[in-house]
Amino acid sequence: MITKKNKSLSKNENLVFEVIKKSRKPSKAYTILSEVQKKGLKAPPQVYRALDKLIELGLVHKIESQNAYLNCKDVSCNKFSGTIFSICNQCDDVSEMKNDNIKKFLSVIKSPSGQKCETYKLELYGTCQKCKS
Amino acid sequence: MITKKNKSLSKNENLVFEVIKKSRKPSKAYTILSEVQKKGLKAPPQVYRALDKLIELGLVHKIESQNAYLNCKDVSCNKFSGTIFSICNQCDDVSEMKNDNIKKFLSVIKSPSGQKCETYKLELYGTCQKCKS
DNA sequence: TTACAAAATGTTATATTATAACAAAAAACT
DNA sequence: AGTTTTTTGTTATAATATAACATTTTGTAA
Repeated sequence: MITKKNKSLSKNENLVFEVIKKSRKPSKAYTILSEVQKKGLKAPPQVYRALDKLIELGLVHKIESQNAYLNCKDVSCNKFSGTIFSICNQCDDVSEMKNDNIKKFLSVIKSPSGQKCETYKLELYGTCQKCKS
Repeated sequence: MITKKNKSLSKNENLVFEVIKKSRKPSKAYTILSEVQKKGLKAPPQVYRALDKLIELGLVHKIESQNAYLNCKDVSCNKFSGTIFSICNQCDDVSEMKNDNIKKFLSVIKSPSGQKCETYKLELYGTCQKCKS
């Protein structure tokens, strides 16, 4: 089985990945940039290139509604995997969920026009425990 | 039952809505702007304000992965409704789906941290019939 | 019908997110 | 060593979105 662990990262990819991993919350591209500037990187394309690669490897997911990037802890995840995120309306906290039932459910779905679902992004919005209390 | 039909739109909201309705594909904000400029509107905020309102009313949904806006034909849809879109990887075609099973399924889901799902956005990616042939 | 409040519009400027295009350096390969 | 591929560096600019404030229009109630 091929996992993302088999690929070793380049210098810039590592720098960007380290920033994302350190944060429990999704990181914004320009926040990442300002972090890695301390390590010598200068410009947006260096960050976005690294992000593209990390996403392709399944090490990082993009949270579309936030334009932000989150570390993925699931080693079996790659760019073809579907993703599920639980997002708090109030504090914007995001956590990735695994749910095999949803996965199974979605993998057999077809759109009315007959399109089969190859992959998916699901964002679930609610209020987290912390914000409720 | 309260539906979005009960609210009448302002002039700018109507202009923006007309542009979105005319298009089978999701419309980009600045494409909308260039259309409504013919009708006298000048600046981005006028478009984004209208979009916000239309989204709130459930007349329009934002396709997050495309930063684009699509007309919703379901009169019962509002800003609290979950949405499901089937998106073609190749031609970026988008169609909205209704699927009560998914809906039911998601409405009872809780994240590991105990967050209940109030609403959701689901994007399903695949290759549409047209692009397959 | 006038006065007040609320909603909608207009306007300028700027913030935020992302990519194009090309040059140079480093690494991998033969 | 020479060649190809990958990675990095760099400048500029495109694309998306909002802040802040002024003005106009509309709704409402005295």
